[in-house]
Amino acid sequence: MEGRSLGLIKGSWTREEDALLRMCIEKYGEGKWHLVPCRAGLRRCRKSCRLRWLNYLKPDIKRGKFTLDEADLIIRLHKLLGNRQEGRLPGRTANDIKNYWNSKLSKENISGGAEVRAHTTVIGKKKKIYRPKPWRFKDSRWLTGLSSSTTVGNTSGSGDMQSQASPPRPPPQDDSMLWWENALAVENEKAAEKGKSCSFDTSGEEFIKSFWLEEMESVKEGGETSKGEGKSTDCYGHGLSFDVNIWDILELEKELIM
DNA sequence: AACATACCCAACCGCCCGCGG
DNA sequence: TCCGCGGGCGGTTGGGTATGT
Repeated sequence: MEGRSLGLIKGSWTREEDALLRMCIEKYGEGKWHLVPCRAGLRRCRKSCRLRWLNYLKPDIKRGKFTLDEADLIIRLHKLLGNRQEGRLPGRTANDIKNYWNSKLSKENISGGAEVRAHTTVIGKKKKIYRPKPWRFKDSRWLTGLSSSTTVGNTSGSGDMQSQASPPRPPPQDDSMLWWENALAVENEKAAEKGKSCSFDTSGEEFIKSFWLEEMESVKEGGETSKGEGKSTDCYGHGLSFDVNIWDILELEKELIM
């Protein structure tokens, strides 16, 4: 065990150590963690340096409490992907998500859509937001349309989504659309701040549609991709960040439809 | 006010995986 | 093909803080 090597410091990091590590990463970049302690003049093991950087010092890390949107996303991704979803929320570290999941969400015994659907919660002082239902594609045209080449335009990033032919719209099932509207509004705002032209219809339809279409396209492009090694795709261009396995989703949605 | 309990979160540990020699 | 090494992940721990009694 590296941590048991003589002379290595364990425990909380000091500001001085943080500064040394930050300077080192800025100078040499991430990676080569075995060299970092030496380069930075730290008496820490490589793993400790890496964790400190990834979980705390990295510039784009979002700190503070998880929003309801984030919590809901975690639940949904966890249902779809299990623990693999960790680290896939923008700005949140795998450790953050893991801690959050272990300390909060797992205790709620969230095991199925029913619980999620039934769950209501409070944002801010009094406002109630209903958590969304798992997305169901009961209208088969959603699935068949997605898998065919019809109605599919270039959906990447800055999409002129509104002008494209739409698959049939699943009827709103409850106030969950509010949730999507909020989430998408926030993400569009972020994209705007970054100077991106990324913009989605706040109904969520366009976002989800493009997400699915891109997934299907990427699977098609992948060609030989077998189910076992399903293709994962990051959708950072959409503001929201997912790393999903299309086969997992298809399986899950199939179960929901049954 | 003091104590107990619950909760949060940074950090560590052990293991696994992928890659290169 | 095997082996060693580095990177990464999941589980767990422990200290600090918040909340309840």
